[in-house]
Amino acid sequence: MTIKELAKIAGLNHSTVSRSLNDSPLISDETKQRVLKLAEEYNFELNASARGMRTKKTGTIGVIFPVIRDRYRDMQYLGSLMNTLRYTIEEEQYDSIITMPVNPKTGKSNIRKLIQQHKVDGLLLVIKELDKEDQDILGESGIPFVSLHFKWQGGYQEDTNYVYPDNFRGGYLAAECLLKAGCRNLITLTEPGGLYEFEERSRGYLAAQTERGLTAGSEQIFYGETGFDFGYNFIMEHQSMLNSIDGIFAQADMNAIGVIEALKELDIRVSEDIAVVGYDDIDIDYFFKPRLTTIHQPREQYTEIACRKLIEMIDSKEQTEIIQKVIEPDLLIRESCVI
Amino acid sequence: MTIKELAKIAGLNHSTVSRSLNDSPLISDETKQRVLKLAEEYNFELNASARGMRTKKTGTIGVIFPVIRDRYRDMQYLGSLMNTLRYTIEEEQYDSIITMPVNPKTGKSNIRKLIQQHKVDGLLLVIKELDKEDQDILGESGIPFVSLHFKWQGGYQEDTNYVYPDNFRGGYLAAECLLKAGCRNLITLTEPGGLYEFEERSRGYLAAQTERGLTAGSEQIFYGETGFDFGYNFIMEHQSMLNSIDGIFAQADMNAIGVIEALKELDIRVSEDIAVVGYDDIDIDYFFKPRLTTIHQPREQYTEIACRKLIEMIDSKEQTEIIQKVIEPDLLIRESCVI
DNA sequence: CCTCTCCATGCAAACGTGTGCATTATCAGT
DNA sequence: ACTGATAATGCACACGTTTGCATGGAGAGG
Repeated sequence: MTIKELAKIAGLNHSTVSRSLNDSPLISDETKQRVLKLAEEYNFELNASARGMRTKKTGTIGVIFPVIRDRYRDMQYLGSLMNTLRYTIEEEQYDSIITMPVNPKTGKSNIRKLIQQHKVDGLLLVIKELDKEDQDILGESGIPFVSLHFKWQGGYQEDTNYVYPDNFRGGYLAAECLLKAGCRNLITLTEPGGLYEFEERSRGYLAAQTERGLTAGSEQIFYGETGFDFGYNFIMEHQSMLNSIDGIFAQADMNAIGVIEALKELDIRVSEDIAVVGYDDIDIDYFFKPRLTTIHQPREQYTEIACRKLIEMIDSKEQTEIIQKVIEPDLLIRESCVI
Repeated sequence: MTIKELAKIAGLNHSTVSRSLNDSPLISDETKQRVLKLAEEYNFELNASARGMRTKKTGTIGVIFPVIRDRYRDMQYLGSLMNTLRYTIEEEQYDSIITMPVNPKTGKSNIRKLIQQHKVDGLLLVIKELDKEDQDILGESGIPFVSLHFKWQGGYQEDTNYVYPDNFRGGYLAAECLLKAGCRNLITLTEPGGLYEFEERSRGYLAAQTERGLTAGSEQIFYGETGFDFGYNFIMEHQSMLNSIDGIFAQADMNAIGVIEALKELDIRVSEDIAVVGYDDIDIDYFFKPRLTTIHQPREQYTEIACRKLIEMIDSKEQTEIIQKVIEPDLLIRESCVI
């Protein structure tokens, strides 16, 4: 059923029906109501393709999301982030196409595809980095987009909207918590590869110590994949070190849980002998004991901010105010490190 | 950039360009190559809306997914199911719009919306049940769809394609494993509400016992929300019962993990004193000890089958063979119940 | 009663593709 | 050289909307 058929039923021209459905002020309330009622009755919906061709609007938002690897923090943390995003977008009456930066089979950029095919009205970028090519396409196309969660690495584009958490502050809070709990010999477990997210956490972690007059340096930082295994294996393989430390900042909860499980197996008291602070506040923390003290990633805040901003950009024709926010994370004191 | 502009650059009519891009046999290889090269050079992509209007094809697949509740099995199991689906669809060069059956804000059917607005070429349904209204729309529209994971409840439509796991068999395997491990007094923890999925597991669980001449009945079945808490609390609140049972079939891994954690706290030896078998085989099983013996949901198989089938239906113009499969799950013997 | 406004509706073009049909070019067979 | 077949390309319309403009009708003011 098309708008013309509906118009025939209503005894109106299809343009009048179109305007009615789009709540145009040109149409009298009376006919507007009549059209809406008929549309309801016949279960009529406007064809999205035709609409999109005319209006250049698709009613869908593209979400570029990293590939989620099982067994790492990704599934737990990014999975919940993705759900939050989906629900927020749904609430705003948009559909979402969630995809990864590059199609694994063709090796082609999904960002480019979504933009050039005009499949989406805007993009939410949840990615660590962005090719030069993709940056160019974003810039040239002028499509609205907001970067969230990861620090925006887009280079030259200064008017980009982004919102991400303050990882320095998170690292600082974690170390501070350990210090306040009485720890004096800290180590941290983090991800290698110079990832901004983790480097910042380490910087904050060091800063909290030096600020208090403690010596702190790279010899306290250990690198591995931020999953359960690295945490568990690290403890098992560094048992001789455990006498000389009293606090561990594991820069991902998944990691911290592995650490704690290993400590438990070695009959080392978590919190009393060695305090542990994690990062992320993932749901499954709930299942492990002692309950993990951790840094809560303010995901509700930045997904909310990013979605609303993107939709504002899509809806308003003029340039909107640029938002570039860095959100403070919170310390959640539970059982693995108590002040 | 439109196809006409590209045609002008190529010195051709836009129809020739169109045919070239769609690899029509009408066009000589020479010009075809030339056009493809130009398209590459100018980063040209066909406009999806215009294309969709003409061809009635959108290149995107709709996935109707239940709302994922945190802290229950949903996040773990359905989350990984969703990822598997996304990747399979991506491999086939389709985009996916993942959404829930009903928009929580408007209360309107998303199935209807996606179909009537012609936003998708086909649907993957991962839902327990389907309104009469949605059933009608699926039937009338003739849109290709495949139901997966949940038993198809669509009522009258007998030619529906579906694929779901054999829950009876899963329940049977779980109980059989407990019995083979020497258990004679079993209970099961399951979800209330007469959900087919769980009822079948209970039926299989009972059948495995009666087949071996054991008396088994509803007094062995306990109901609660299949999360960690129900498992944990159930054990804590039924300590007096624990002497008289030696095997527990928890019908969701999340649930089984709660049970095991409680048993550990009560210093009851898992496997030796009370054996535990779960259901799902979720990723986080890996983090808990003793390692959980469980039923593996054959998700890789049925997502693969469902996706390929749906795309076959979308691509072929004629009626395709109907598939209605029930997939056998596997028993994974780990540590919480060993034969 | 006539003209001028204003309000509501109709008309027709346009968006970017795909495709049936017409047209032109090429080539083989006589 | 002419005809006919075949291959390659161009032309024009259609898909279902939205929207600028034209049109018609009602009411107000003179």
